[in-house]
Amino acid sequence: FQEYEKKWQKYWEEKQVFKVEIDKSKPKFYALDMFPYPSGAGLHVGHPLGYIASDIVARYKRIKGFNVLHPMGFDSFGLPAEQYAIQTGQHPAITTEKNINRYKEQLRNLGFSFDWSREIRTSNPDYYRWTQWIFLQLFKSWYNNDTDRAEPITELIKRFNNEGNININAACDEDTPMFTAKDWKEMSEREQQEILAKYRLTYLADTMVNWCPALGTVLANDEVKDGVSERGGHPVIRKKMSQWSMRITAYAERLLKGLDTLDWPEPMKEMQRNWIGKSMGAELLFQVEGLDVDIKVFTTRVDTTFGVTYLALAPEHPLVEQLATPELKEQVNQYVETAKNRSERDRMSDVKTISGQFTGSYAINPFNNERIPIWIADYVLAGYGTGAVMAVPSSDTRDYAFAKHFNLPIIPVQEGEHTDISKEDFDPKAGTMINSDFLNGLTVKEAIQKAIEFVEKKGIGKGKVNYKMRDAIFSRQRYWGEPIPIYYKDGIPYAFDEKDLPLVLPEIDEYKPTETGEPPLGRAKNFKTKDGYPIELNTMPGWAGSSWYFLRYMDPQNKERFVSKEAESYWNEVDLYIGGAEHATGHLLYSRFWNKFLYDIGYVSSEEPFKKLINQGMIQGRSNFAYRVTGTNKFVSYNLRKQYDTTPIHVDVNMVYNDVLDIEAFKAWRDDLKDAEFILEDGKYICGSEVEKMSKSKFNVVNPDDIVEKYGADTLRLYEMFLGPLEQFKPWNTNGIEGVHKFLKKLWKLFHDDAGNLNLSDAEPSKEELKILHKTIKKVEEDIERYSFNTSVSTFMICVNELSALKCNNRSILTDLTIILSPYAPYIAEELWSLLGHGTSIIHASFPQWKEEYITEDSFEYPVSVNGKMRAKISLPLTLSKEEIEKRVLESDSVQKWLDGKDPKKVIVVPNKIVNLVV
RNA sequence: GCCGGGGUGGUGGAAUUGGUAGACACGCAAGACUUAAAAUCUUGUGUCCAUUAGGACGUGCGGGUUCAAGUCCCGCCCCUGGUACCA
Repeated sequence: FQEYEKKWQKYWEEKQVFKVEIDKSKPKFYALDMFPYPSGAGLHVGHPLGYIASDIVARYKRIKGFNVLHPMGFDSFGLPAEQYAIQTGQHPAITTEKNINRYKEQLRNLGFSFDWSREIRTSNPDYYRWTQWIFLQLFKSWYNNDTDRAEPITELIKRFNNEGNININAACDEDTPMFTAKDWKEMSEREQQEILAKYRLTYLADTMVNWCPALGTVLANDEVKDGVSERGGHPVIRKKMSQWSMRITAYAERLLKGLDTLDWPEPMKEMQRNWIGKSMGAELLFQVEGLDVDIKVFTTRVDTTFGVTYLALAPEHPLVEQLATPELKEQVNQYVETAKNRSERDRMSDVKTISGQFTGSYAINPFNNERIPIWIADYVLAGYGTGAVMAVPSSDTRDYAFAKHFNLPIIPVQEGEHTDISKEDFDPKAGTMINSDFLNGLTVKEAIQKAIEFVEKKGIGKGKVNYKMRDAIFSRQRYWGEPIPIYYKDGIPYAFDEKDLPLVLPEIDEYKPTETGEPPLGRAKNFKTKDGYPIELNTMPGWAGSSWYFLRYMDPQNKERFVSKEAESYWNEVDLYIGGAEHATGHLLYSRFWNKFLYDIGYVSSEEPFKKLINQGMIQGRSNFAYRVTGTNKFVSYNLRKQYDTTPIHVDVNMVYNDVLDIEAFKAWRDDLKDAEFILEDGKYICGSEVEKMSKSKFNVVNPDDIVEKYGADTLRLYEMFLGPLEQFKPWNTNGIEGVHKFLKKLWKLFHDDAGNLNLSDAEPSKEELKILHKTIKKVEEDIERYSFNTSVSTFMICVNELSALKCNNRSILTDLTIILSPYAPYIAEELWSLLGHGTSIIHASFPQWKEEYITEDSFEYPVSVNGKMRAKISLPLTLSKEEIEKRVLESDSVQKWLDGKDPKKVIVVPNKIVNLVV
């Protein structure tokens, strides 16, 4: 394999074998992998898993006559390169280039059929010019809820001029004021731009952001996990900053609905649904006693309004100050301060402590005019709903706990299942209403309906849909990202002219933020437009470039458009997308958003970008341990370790084979182990093992290059598929690799003599050989079509075992076999194919059709069970009717023996499957 | 807590529609070839009883439906992924 892998790599490259062009005579297939971020560590055996699967599908589809787009590229803007640059002063572009080259070399060694002529890099100006272009389109668009799509902002301005915004139903900021055409015309330029910002799909606004001091940048919600940054695990605090945002919330409903049309794993769809977090409810106004203000609350349980015993406001709520009565002002201020200073993380990790503060003010329950106290409580979140809740302790566990803690009244409004507040499983979502005047006796569902009608009729609120999802923060205070094509005139942001793109990332001498706290781009000299206006210093987040790259692959060199109409309409959407599940609420959601937007403005023809998605599972590391007897330099073998007091130490997995330690290598590993002594079992040192994440520090990283060197790329590819279902998380374990390696050798030997010369028979293939071949074709085809790669490899092994038992070396069998093999083990398949005397390296022959006539026999062996127990096997012709089968089975001696002279009460015959007798 | 996914030999896993559970591979054991080893080949390998023939048990636990359950239903246990004071 060392020899012919090299040979074919060279051949494929020289002949550009996998280069693909639009070909309308063939159906298209777009097989895409999530492109990697080129990190300094290179690929480990886990990375190629998904690429192998998509490559198998790509090759299979080619053989089936599809024109296959199977590209690869690099998500080359990112944090690690920048952090490395800050430390070393080396330009991130240099590190990135170096890493990409290493990645490409490793990918090349694995024999993927990527069309490298379509390679893209997000950090390349020819690419990010179009990322900037899309940004500008978003800036120049607003979302019209009436037509349910994005429209040009120029249309909106026209309407403002004609009628103001009174009849406009748009996705816009909550605090957008109403104005007439006259008002609009009288506004200053600045005022108009501020209004437009409330409508634009990307806009500059003061927003509460997740600020990560250690990284010196803001993070999107999906980049924060448990109050710390996903990358690096640094603490994150909430801070108000002027930031660019993407109005993804405008698309919330469509992003949710679109999920139903997708062939994605259910958990993945569920994660996006949860993230979007749609809830239906109502907004309700509570008048404050003695003040001319209303408190707006959002509730999903408007039916329980008769049970409201207090209102609770988030500490950040704007009305807090106004509501605090003079006597309580000090306590209120103190409470608000403490709550604000508590980091998000504390607030989350400490959900059991109940805290709150009475404001001294009261509100009026609009349903029954009862007077209810207004509290401030940190269990109410400023960022969700209206930042205020109506508390119904009898129907909500949190309100209940709060009311108990502060001795507030509790009014039951439901009876039935789970409504008993003294019980542990208290969580009333069912039952009938009580103590609720006109709602009494209704079910929860009916009561909600009626209560909303009541609220709307009385004008004290309205039914409302609420989403958990927030707009996406789009500014990053970093160097190594796409510059935002915006300049400022009198502090007002304006879009770049599209003709001036790309706005190229300027050179700077250091990559840190400036002393004055400006983003790194603040260091750039003359970072101004040609008219001398200052340019935005923030850059785009990591997900910008990856949100549309699948479109650029269709037409990567186009200078006029991000993708030509022709290429876009031919390749359309991604037919198969393979990648990790960790992108559920990040990349996959943003890509769907941008694609829908581009669809709205007429640049792409499918609303959803990824028709079919598969999440490959992570390949974990399998760490090995040696057991040092505490205080000595003696190591005791795994099964004897209990007899000693030991400390396990990580052992480099490359020194361990089938859990047996290579003692010499171990001694040579580190200086302090030179004189190590060993307590062996059966003459061997057995290591312990544990499954952990693959990482350098755990000495469990397996480099694909090593495997390729020892066994070849074909073996590695087959083995990764053989390891188990693609979607599953599984530890890497080299133990079984010999099995697939042996299979390839066996196949090779089938058609070669001992001297290594091709040894083929040109005789007509026997019926038996054909049967094996076509059985394999049928099964392998079915398996690939349902993406079950592990079972299809097994099918292959059975095929070779059977052919080998027949000593089959038939040329025509080999030809067909090679075609089936090529998706899995491309090198060996191409080598065999060329040995057969076929000149080309792509196997153009179509996947041979399996034939029914080869797979059937003239008889079938029926398993026969009596009272559910298998008792006999009877061979019968296939052509028999149900009745005849029944008759022949009953007559047979072996069945008579089990029936013991009795007649069966019931006979069940399933043709081609089974016969069951009930006595 | 809530929402997903899962639990099958010594191990990774197979069983596609309710129809012979354990395919395929690893490991292990025995044998052939060899002076020997490696490689290769052959045979065996769920557990228990039995010399054999054969039998009993067996897919996390307890029930149920069915002629027939790894698969369907009810109630638990455990592992795992996501998510969370989301009103």
